[in-house]
Amino acid sequence: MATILDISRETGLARTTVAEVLRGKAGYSQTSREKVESAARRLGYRPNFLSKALRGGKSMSIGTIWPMRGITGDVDVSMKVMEQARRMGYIIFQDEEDHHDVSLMRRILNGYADRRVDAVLLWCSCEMLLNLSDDLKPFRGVVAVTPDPANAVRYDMVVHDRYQAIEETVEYLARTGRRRAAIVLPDDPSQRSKINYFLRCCEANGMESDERSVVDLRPFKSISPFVESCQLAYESHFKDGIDIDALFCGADHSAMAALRFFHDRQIRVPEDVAIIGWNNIELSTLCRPPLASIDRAHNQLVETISQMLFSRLENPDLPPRRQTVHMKFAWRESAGVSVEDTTNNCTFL
Amino acid sequence: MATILDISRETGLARTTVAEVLRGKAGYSQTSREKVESAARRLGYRPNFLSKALRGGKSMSIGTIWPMRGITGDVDVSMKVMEQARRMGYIIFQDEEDHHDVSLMRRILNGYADRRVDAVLLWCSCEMLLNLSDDLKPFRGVVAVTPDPANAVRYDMVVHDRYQAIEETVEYLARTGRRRAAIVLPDDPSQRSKINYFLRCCEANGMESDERSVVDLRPFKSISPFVESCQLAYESHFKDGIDIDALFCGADHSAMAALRFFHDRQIRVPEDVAIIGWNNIELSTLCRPPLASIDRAHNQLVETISQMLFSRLENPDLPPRRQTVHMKFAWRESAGVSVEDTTNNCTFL
DNA sequence: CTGAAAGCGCTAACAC
DNA sequence: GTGTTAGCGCTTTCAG
Repeated sequence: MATILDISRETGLARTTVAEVLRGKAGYSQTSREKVESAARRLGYRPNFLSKALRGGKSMSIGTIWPMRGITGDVDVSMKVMEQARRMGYIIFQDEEDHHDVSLMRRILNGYADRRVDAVLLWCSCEMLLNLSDDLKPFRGVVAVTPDPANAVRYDMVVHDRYQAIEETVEYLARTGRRRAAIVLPDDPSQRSKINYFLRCCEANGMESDERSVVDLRPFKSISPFVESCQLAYESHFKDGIDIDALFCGADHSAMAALRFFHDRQIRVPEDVAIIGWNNIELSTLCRPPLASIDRAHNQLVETISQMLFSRLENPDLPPRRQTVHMKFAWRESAGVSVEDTTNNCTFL
Repeated sequence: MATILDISRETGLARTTVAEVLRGKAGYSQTSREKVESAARRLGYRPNFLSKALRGGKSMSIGTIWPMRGITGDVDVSMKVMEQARRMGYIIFQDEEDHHDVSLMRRILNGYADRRVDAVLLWCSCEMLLNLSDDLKPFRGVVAVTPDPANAVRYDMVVHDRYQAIEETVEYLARTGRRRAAIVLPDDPSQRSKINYFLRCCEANGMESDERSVVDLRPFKSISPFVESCQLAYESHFKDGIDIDALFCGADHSAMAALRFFHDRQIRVPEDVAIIGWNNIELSTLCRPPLASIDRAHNQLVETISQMLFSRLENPDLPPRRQTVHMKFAWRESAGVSVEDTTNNCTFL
């Protein structure tokens, strides 16, 4: 590949001249400018990012740690940020982690540091973020997307809030006459705050809740694929009968498994049981009945992340910022009567 | 960040000694070795990949152009290759393209070349590959995954074959008494060979086929989200009645839209119409009835790609290789009687 | 506009 | 084992 030196030899101009013309510096004659540019084109000159970065400049690359394979559809967010990055001349290293394994997160971040990426974008809990603070030092910019807010964190943060959506959903269920709802999730520490919030909302809205209000996917998740583990969990949880009138599922996949489970047992949805999923995947419109869900507000999330990331890269000295993006209840028939039909008592729209 | 020079100063050993000890070269005393290692740990030394690569070594990075957001689920393949790469010390630049836009592909590849990636992995048609031959020159390794085989290509190639699966499926349909099948796809050039192959298989198996055997998604795809465009296409294509007994959909999403469409019109699946999707996504087991599909053999694809990619990186002088991975018909109830029940005449298992 | 020189971090060759 | 030297491609500075 051609270098600046090659162009310098080709044109007879000084190396410095060539370099500065190429970088668009003013003060050189039009003829030199043309000579340089035509030679660059002819030789197929492309600047070497490695040497620029080695000199202390930017590497024009960004590292991400992002859930790509999950059933949440968050891969769309990552890809849209990537497109944006490409437009700005950056290029993206992508990695994925279950954000529970600190040492693996650390290894990935070190790999990014070794390649001198300019910034990292990562999806992880605040707790994890604090554990990683040493490993995050090398980066000019750090943008973290987290499910929960936390004050101790000094990075740019986007809180992807789910609590408001839980509140909206439970209020809707109470308002439409449901008395007893259950939530479907693996009952592990990372989901516990979500579950607790759901239970508190139920209480606050005068609905029943007890230990049977959680359908725990954990025992089955390890032994089988996700939708199958849902079916096993429902069979086990409801083996003595269906004692609920609403089921709030932590994913559209588990909600679809629930639709199937209830259909096979002649339980009517939404008349007997309301079903609400999570993530609002495209297929939820095709369910019978169409599946209500929680929308992740991906467009807004992309917007917020991009704006934070690229402003940080332009100006590394900005103080840490924080913004919140709220997920939203997305009504469809599986939840019961439509939101519009309940407007007389509507508090959340 | 600490450099070799820092360690050299810290230990009083020569720069070369430090560098070679760190790279594990034999012939140095145990005491020097320990001094170097403890200093490296103490100072948090991490080698700078930029300077290594600048010297002509490997950058230990790989660029990919891969469909991440598609409904095929191919993101899983990319992520598994990425995990494998991480295990070998490589790190992955990820980008995505609709592989129709040559100039964009070119821009992405140039970006990779500017960062001196060691190899690229790309999903694209052979035709595109030939157009890109100049831009692929800078790379030590090129692994291309393509839907069609082509002889002119001199890169490592994995052909992700779909024709065998089409053959299996049409044979199965004929054997189970279907006389008239249609295929659902956008009828654009990139899909034309698939459609033609399907039509030829129908003929070869004594099934009817004509211009109405293609449900063209194209006119609707541009104006609405995918599943909605399917519904519009079905409404338009079948407005004068259902004249088929089998529907082969190019995606599980369009197949689910078909299930819904026929259900709403009291057409029974599979008794009146057999439905078969494509991609074998996890949710297909939850359909009513469970959706038959084409499995993309992702595990085998990952295996093949990884093996090719990493053997190429180890040995850039290997001759170009080619392997084929076949997609496979995955029977479920929506297709009709089970494959086992047709074994008396079974030619393809 | 030119030309020289230094440096980013690391590797490789060679004389001691 | 050590120390020196040169070079990967680019940027920056500074004297002409």
